[in-house]
Amino acid sequence: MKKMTIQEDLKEKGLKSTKHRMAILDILVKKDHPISAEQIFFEIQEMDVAINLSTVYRNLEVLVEKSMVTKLTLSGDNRSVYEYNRMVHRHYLICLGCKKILAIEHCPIKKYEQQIESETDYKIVGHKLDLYGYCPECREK
Amino acid sequence: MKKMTIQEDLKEKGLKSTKHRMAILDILVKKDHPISAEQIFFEIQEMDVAINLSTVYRNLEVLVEKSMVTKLTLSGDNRSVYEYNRMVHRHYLICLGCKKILAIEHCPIKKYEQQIESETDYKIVGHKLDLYGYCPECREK
DNA sequence: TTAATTGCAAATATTTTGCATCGGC
DNA sequence: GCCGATGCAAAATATTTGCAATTAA
Repeated sequence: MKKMTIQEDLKEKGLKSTKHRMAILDILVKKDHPISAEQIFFEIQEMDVAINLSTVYRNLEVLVEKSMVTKLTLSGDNRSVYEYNRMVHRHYLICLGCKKILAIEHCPIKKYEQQIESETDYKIVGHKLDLYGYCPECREK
Repeated sequence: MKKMTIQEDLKEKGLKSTKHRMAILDILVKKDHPISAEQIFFEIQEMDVAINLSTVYRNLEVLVEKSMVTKLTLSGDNRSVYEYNRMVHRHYLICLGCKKILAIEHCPIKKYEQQIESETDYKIVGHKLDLYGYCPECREK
C-alpha cells in the first residue's frame, strides 16, 4: 500500500477536499494528543478562516465514520476529543494538575486481551487505557 | 478499620441520610457495573419514590467528592456513568453490539505504571482501562 | 433550631439537525 | 449541473445553578 496524501485519501473515500475539511485535518495531523471540537474551531478561526462550529462537528463525524479520525472521551471531562488516526494505537498520560495530555506509545495489554477473551468468550476488538498522574511541574505544588 | 454501614459512612463524612441519598446508594451498591444519572433517576421512580433529576446529579456530585462513588466516562458515550466505590479497582468489558458492560477484576498494569513513571518523571496515581468487543450473543449476528 | 437537602425552573454546555445556499469536481 | 458541504438558527441532550421551601439531626 503506497503512501497517500490526505487529499488522495479523501478522494478515495468519496469525500471532497474543502478548505474547512483540510484545515481540520491539518490541525489534527500536527497534534500528538487529542483535542476537542471547540479547540479545533478556535484554531481555525485563529488562522483567519471563517467556520461554523457545526461544520466542525459534521466533519469530525464523517472523518470518524471513514476512520481517518478517532473519537474518544477522557474520564472526568464531559466532552469528546478527537485525534488523527495514524493507525498506531496510543495511550494517554493525563496530568491531573494542569490537564496536559501526553501520548505514550508502548502498549502492554495484548496478552491481557487474549486472557480475557478465553475467560469471557467475548471477541475483543480494542481497548482504551489512560493513565492519570501529576507531571513534574505540578508535582511540586 | 471496622466495617461500616452506609449510614455510618455518611454520618462520618458529614452527610445526612436522606431517603433520596439512600436510594441512590442502594441502587449503586447493587450494580456490578456503572450506570448513568438518568438510569438512577428512573430506577428510583420505579420504586415509587418521587425525585428530581437535579437531586440525583447533586447527590452524585457530593458522593464523588467524598469518594463514595466513582464517576467515569466510557468511550463512545457522551454521558458520565457512576459506580459505588468498593475501593477495589475494576476494568470494564463493553460489548459494542448491545452496550452491555461487564466488570473484570484482574488488573495487568502495575508494572506498566512503574515503567511509565520512570520514563516520564510523572507521579502516576491511577488509570482507566476499558476493553471493547462483542459478547457471545452479539458475535453471531 | 439550623444547616443541609430538595424541587422547580431556568441557565449552561455540548452536540445534532433542518433547510436554504454554496462550492468542488 | 449535481450532490456533497456549509451557515445559521433552532432543537436535542446532558449537566449545573439560583432560590425558596422542606427536612434530618
